Amino acid sequence: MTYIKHLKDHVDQEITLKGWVYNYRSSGSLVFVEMRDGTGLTQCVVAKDDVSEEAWEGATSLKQESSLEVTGKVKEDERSIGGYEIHVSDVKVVQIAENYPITPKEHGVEFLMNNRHLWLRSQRQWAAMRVRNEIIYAIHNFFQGRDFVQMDSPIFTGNAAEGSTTLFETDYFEDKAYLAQTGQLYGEAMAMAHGLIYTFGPTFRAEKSKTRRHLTEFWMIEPEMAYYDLEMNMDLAEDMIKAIVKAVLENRQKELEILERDASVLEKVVSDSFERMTYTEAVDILKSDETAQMLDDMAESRRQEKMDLEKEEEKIKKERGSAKKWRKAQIDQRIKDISARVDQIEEDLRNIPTWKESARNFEWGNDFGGSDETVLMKQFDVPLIVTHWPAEIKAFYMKRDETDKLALGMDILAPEGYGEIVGGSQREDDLETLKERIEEEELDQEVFEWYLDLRRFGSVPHSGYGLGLERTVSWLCGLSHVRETVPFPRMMGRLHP
RNA sequence: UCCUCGGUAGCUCAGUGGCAGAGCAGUUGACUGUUAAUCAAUUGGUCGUAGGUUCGAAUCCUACCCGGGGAGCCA
Repeated sequence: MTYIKHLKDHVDQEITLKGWVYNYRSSGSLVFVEMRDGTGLTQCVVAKDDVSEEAWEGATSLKQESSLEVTGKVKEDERSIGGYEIHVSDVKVVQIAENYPITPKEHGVEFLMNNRHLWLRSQRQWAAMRVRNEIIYAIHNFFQGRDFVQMDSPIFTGNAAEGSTTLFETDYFEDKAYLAQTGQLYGEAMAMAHGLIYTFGPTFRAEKSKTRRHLTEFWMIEPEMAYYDLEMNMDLAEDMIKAIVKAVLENRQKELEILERDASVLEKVVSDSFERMTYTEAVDILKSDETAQMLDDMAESRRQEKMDLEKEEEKIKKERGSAKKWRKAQIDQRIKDISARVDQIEEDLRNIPTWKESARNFEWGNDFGGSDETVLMKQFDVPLIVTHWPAEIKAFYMKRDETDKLALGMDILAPEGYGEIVGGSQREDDLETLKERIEEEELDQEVFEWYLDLRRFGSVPHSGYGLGLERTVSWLCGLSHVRETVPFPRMMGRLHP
C-alpha cells in the first residue's frame, strides 16, 4: 500500500492506494475519482478499456465517500490536483457509501457542526487538524529541548480555586468535585520538585460565552519555572511562540495554502521582536488622539469598501440575467459573499463609535474589554505583551511590584484580532503576603494550605503562564472561530456529536 | 443574563396577504480529459412549535423552542 503523500517517489510505477472517494465525475467510458487517503488528495482516472468488466462496474457505482482500493500507474499531470494522477488498472470497492450529506457545495454552520464527525474529512478541516498537530508537536519539542518535564495536573478538583469563573460541578462519590479551570497551582508544586515543568491538558469553564473565541472545554499548556522572574517568563513565552510559528511555516506549508492563510504575516512574527509595554502605556495608547484618528480612518475605509461592494453587486446582478449557468452560480456565490461582508461592515460601523468612546474614556484600573483589545491590536502586526497590571483586577497569587499597586502579570495578545493567547505572571512567593491576599479575596485559607506549604518549605521566586491551544490554532490557521480548531468542540449548546 | 439577526425540500436559499419555488444532492439516461464536469428527464414539503387576526397566512400579531453574531467573562 502506498500513501498519496508519497506519490512523487513512485512516478511511472504501479501502486495501490486505499482510501475514500472525495469527489466523483464520469464521462461516458471515463471515470474520474478524486481520492483521499488521509495523507492527501489525488485524481484516479479509470478508462473502460483499461480495466476488467468487474472493475468498471465497481468504478461506475462509486459515490462520494465510498471506500475503495485502486491499483494503477502514477503519472505526472499538470491538470490533476496535486500534480500527479493514477491511470487505473484495477478498482476494488470496499463499500459503496450511502448518500453523503456534505456535498461539494457550501453548507451552514449548524449543519456542519451536527455532522462534525464527517466534516472532519473535508479539506479545510483536515488542514486545520494537521496544523493543530504540528503546534502540539512543536510545543513538546520546544519544552523537551529545554529540559522541561511534562507533568499532569488533576482534572477533578475539590474546590473552586480562584473563585472568579463558573466551573462545572460533578458528583464525586457524594462529594462535590469541579472540573479544573487551570492546573497552575499544581504546576507550582511540580516546579518546586522538578524546576522546569509544563502541563498539557484539557481545562473547563462553565461560562455562558457564545463567541468565536470561547469553548467550554479547551486545551491549555502551562509551563511553570522555579527561579524565573517576570522578564524571563516573557522571554520564554516569546521564544515558544516563535518556535511554534516557525515549525508551522516550515512543515505545514501545504495546509496553510489549503486554509488560504497569508504566511507573510506569520513570517514577521518569527523574525521581529514582540511589542512589550506596561498596562499604563497601553492605556495611554487607547486614550490617544492617534487611536481616535485611526478609528475615524477605519470607519471611512469601511464606508468606502461598502460603496465599492454595492457597485460591484449592482454590476454583476445585471450580468446575471444573460449569464451561463456556471457563471450564474459564481455570481450568486459572490453576491452571498458581498452581502456577508456588507453585514460585517455595517456591524463595524455601528461598533466603531462605541469602540472610540470606550477607548477614549478608558479609566486606569479597569480590565480591557474585547473592543479595547481589538483597538490596541489594530496598531501592531506582531504579538503584544502587556505587563504590570492593576493588582485589583488580577488573581491573588500574582506577585506585586515595589509600589504594591501593580501585579507582575503578563498577557500576550495575538495580532489580527485573535485576542489573548497567553496569560501569566510571576507568582507571590512570600508566605505572609499570600495569606493576606487570600484573606482579602475572602477565599477559604484551609483549602489553600497545601499551596501555602510551597511558601513554607524553600520558597523561591517563580513564574509561569498558560497558552490557549485552540486560540493559537485559530490564529495560525486564520480561522474565524475556535470551533474549527479541535475535532469535537464543546461549547454552550453543543454536546453532540 | 442582555442586545441583534435568522429558522421554507437532504443542503444553500428565493418567495412580505391569493396555486409551495430555484440551484445543488438523489434517481434514470447521454457523453473518452473531467476539475463544484456538462446536458436531458425526474423524485422530494409538518414553511421551527403553539395560539391568534383574516374569506384566505410561509407572509401580519403573541408566546415559546432552536441556531448565528456580539456584550459580560476569559485562554
